[in-house]
Amino acid sequence: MGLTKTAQFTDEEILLARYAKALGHPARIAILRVLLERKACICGDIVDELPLSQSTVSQHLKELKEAGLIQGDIDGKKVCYCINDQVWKQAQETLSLLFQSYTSCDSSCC
Amino acid sequence: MGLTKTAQFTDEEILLARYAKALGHPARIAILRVLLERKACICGDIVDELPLSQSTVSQHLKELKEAGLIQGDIDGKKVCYCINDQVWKQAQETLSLLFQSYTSCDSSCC
DNA sequence: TTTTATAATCGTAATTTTACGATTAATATT
DNA sequence: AATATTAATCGTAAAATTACGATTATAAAA
Repeated sequence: MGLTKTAQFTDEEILLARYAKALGHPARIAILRVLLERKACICGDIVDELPLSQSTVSQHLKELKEAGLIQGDIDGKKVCYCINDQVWKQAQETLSLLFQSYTSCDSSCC
Repeated sequence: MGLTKTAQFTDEEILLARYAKALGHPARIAILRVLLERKACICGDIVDELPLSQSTVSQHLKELKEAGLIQGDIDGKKVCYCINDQVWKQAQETLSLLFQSYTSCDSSCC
């Protein structure tokens, strides 16, 4: 069916999965790296950094935007992208907590 | 086309995306939570904790296994699942570094 | 005002994902 | 040995994802 049965899970599980899913493609990781390595926003020229067509990059940007991880403000004929400070920190925190909740198996394990 | 042009990205980008993608579904987050909240491995009874059919859960488990985040060892008629210590820590580290590489935009921003 | 440049959207196609019932394989249990 | 239990796999269907060329909308530049 391909449709995630979202109703059955907690809000936190859904949110966490949304952030992770947005990060779940090499192109989007690459896009974020470009946004991260410059300290300021990027106006345009993201496409030039990636081995994908303009429309495909635009689609990936849209997904990152929909997950909230980045924002894009219109600035003349270009669009100014940058990391969304709040959401980025929230994603960091939530994912961090998941990973930190792990403690090694005890001796009775596998 | 639906096929990720994986050749064009760095190994690290691909690895990072693979971990994130594995985390990119509420059911898989829920599965991991079950595995995380018990300190030991879980033999069976994962299906009972989730609002999905046995075959669907099995499929999600397979994806987590393929990403390396969990392991499942056969133990009689049950299968013993747990977090893969090494991979878990690697995923934590890699994702953590991505998030940490962010520094707020300077004043010339958007 | 016409042209150029930028980026979103549309249309399309192939692949992957999500989901489930049914079946299968393997091992306990009776 | 026959039966039950557990979990993977198979088959199938619907929806989502990935990708790109073409088109569109907007704004800057000529």
